[in-house]
Amino acid sequence: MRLATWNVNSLKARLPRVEEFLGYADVDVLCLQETKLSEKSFPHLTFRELGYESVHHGQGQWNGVAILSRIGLEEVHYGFGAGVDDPYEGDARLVAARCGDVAVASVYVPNGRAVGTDHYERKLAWFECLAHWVADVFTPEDALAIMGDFNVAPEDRDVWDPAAFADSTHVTPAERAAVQRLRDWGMRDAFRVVHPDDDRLYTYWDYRAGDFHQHRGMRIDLALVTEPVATRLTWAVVDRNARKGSQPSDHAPLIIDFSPLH
DNA sequence: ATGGTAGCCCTGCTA
Repeated sequence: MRLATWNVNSLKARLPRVEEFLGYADVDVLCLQETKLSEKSFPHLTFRELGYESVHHGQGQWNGVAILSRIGLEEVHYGFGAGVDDPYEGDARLVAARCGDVAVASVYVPNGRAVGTDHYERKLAWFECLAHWVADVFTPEDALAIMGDFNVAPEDRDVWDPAAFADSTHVTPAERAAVQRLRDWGMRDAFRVVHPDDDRLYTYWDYRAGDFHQHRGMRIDLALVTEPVATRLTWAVVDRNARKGSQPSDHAPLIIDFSPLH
């Protein structure tokens, strides 16, 4: 079983690169973030022709999350659902579905902009909603993968230079605690399960100032998996080649493999 | 050098 997640920074701009990726990566499920598409303009038929069903939670100009699957797509959740006081109400940042015998969520955590701003406080509140939603819908015994752009680097070794991020978002104790809370509930960082000691393997590089070529990146795209998946993990890799070439996203795909659950 | 790029859709905002 192969799952992947990729913040594409506009699916309209990135569709050729996504089609290319589906052609070589051989993924069963692909989570996308930042589609920046309305519901009606999502290219379901293009993906169908490539063998993938798709669900999309979009709003148009910003955000937008999707799941592509060639192993089934059922029990779809769009957002946190009714009765939740979503601090980013109106933003399309969560879609989930059951793909075969694994539950998959595609998440785009708010950026937070700057520490101390209202956006930052609402980012932390959004994480609280996510933790509640996960605990309401699933149990740690379920086979579950929450994949996406978490906009948090879990440890200092997950950024190119911790000193460059002093007083910045993505690395604060509160943001890291929000990710840790999901771990405490029963999830593991799949990349770290496979690569406990490997540093400088990032998923995001700013477009500006030649950051990619200088390898000034951050590991902020994560696959958090419950124990039934974690114990079966065989591989995890960042597809850095997808960050190269013509019109790349500023994020690279993260791919994980695990042996069948049954 | 104290900026830089890319995408939204047109103008400044978002990341």
